[in-house]
Amino acid sequence: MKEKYYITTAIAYASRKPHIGNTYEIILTDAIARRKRQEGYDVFFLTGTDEHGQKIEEYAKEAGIEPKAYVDNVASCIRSIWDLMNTSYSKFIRTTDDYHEKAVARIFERLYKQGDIYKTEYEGWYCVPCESFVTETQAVNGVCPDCGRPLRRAKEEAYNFKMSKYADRLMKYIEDNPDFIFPEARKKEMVNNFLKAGLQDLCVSRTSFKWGIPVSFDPKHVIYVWIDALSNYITALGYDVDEKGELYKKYWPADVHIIGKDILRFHTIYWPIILMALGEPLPKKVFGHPWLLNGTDKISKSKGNVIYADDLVKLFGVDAVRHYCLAEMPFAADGSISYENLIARYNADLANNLGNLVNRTVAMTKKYFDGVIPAYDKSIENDTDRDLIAKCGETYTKVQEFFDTFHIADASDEVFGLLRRANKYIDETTPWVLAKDESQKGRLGNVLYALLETIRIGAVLLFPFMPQTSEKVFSFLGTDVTSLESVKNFGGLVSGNKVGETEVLFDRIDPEKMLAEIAESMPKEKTAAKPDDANVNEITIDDFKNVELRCAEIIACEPVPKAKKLLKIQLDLGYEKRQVVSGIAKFYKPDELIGKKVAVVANLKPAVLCGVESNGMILASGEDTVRVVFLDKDTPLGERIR
RNA sequence: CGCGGGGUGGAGCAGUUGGUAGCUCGUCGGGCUCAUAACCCGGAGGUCAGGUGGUUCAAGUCCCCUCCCCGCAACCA
Repeated sequence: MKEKYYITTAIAYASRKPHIGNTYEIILTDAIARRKRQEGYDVFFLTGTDEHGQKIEEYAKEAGIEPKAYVDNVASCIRSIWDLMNTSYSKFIRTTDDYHEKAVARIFERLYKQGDIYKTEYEGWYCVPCESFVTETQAVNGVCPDCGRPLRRAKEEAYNFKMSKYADRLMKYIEDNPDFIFPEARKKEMVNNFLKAGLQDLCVSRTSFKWGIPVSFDPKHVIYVWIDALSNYITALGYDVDEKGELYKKYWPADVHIIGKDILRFHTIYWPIILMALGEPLPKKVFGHPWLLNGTDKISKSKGNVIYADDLVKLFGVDAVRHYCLAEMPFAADGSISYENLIARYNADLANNLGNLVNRTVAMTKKYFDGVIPAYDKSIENDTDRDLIAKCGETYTKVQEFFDTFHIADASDEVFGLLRRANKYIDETTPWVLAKDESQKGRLGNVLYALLETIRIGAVLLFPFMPQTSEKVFSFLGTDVTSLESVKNFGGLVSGNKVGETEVLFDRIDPEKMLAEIAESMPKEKTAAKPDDANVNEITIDDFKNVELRCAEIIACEPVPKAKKLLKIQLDLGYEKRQVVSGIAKFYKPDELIGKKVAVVANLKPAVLCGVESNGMILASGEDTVRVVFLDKDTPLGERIR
């Protein structure tokens, strides 16, 4: 009986087409899943989509369609990219799947009945037309930040989960299972920032939107994302409160959840606690992988630097994209993607090292042995042969170690190191010289056998990374000996068989030519993308007049202690002086601001930030890079800006 | 003093329990011709962020201080 292995990705949020950074996760998980299958595990590999929530509700509204129609669309787009990337998931779950919704509703019900979820009231500022609560700090002037209409005090019912009740047990679990949160540094973040600080109860329902799974006994509430989305890992296996499906009995607990580092908190704190409350075992490991960035920037639509997997596939092919993602990503630090690097890696690893090695070796086999795989004569084996063979064994071992510790890029590197060694072996043994001397036929046979076998070993080890490429290599070699087991020891390739037809595995790319083509095909992104994020409503001139903007001069400025982003700024409005706090410390030094004139929102409700009072707001633009709106130096102090 | 991770030849990274600094790419020179202008060899290039700090026979590797970067958290009004 095979040992089971249950591996999952996070479910992708079905709001937009996923970019290459999102796609990285499924590729990574697929590589691990494929490897585990090679190792003989009975693997269940789950992925899917998270399809509820306010954002999706809004996007659907914008698109003028029902949320379900919207997510059907996006989910199929996501799935088609997963398929395009040749990922071997066992099941694709959607949180709108009927069985999932039912199971989640019952999970909620059960947690409520046993007292882990309790009803509470939330009081705050509420905007009736927008049907939404506004945080205390957003409630500027008692006016809704979205629509500008007056807010009123309101109470909202909500369901909270008693997280604190399980904190000690979770702490103990983390201590008893040092590998649970991975990598190590992430564990410290979770423990120090949340567990040691004391867990807050978590709000697990919403009434502010409808697109979700209703609370069965209180249908004006919708189950919020945590319980809904996280439960996918068990509902996909047929878990339900009263009856656990066969798959569940077989595969749960998960051996590993592969997730982005950004959602580690939900998977290492809330999810285990939910499971504890349900009386179910916890996952064995949660691996928070780093991000794939575009250059040094996070990939995002608003930055206009989005790269999609399918576009890359058109240029480079599926396996080249897989290889890049897997080989380029460091274990813990963020990796980056660029066309330049992708081309460089493609040429170096795939075309020059792997592709050319396969090509030249098979070509020689055809030329010198009529395509028949020669026998390996151990009696004339020399040190050069032994060295290569030793390298094969070493590679096998190291790849295993690297996979066991999730160092996937290192595992990949290891195999390419073997291929490099094989290329060198050709130079060392000079088969074209041996071929000229009939008495060296035996040596030549050994050399070619050793090369073909090394290539086979490499292809087997590369299978989790580049399945299609490996299959091609197997067919070039005319071999069906492709198990991981067959590669443990040198010599699995059967002599006497004929090699197959070959083709160029990876065409060399001319970097300049391709980069020029890419630049050509790029839409002229110089013009800003049309904003699609804001809930921008039309306002009247009177609405605008509610905002009192005035010219002020910065007369003093200093950093706020203990705050990284805040500057404490003294302003002169002409008719009065006042202090504001602004989150621009990262972009401006205090000295360079003094004497500058800025636009200030003068009638903003005071707030306290990091213990410092702020009476107004300086206008600035930008999200990741903030630019203050400076006024002309001749603008009179205190002048109203319209 | 919130918690944590880093700063290593042009780029991206390794450097385990301290013992003459490695890998891939790039670059320069050479070799070979089986092969996809590829492959192989060699050279140049690093005071391992700084403290002309401490421990040691010996420190990139341990300790202390400073500077800078990055995560998480907290305030981007």
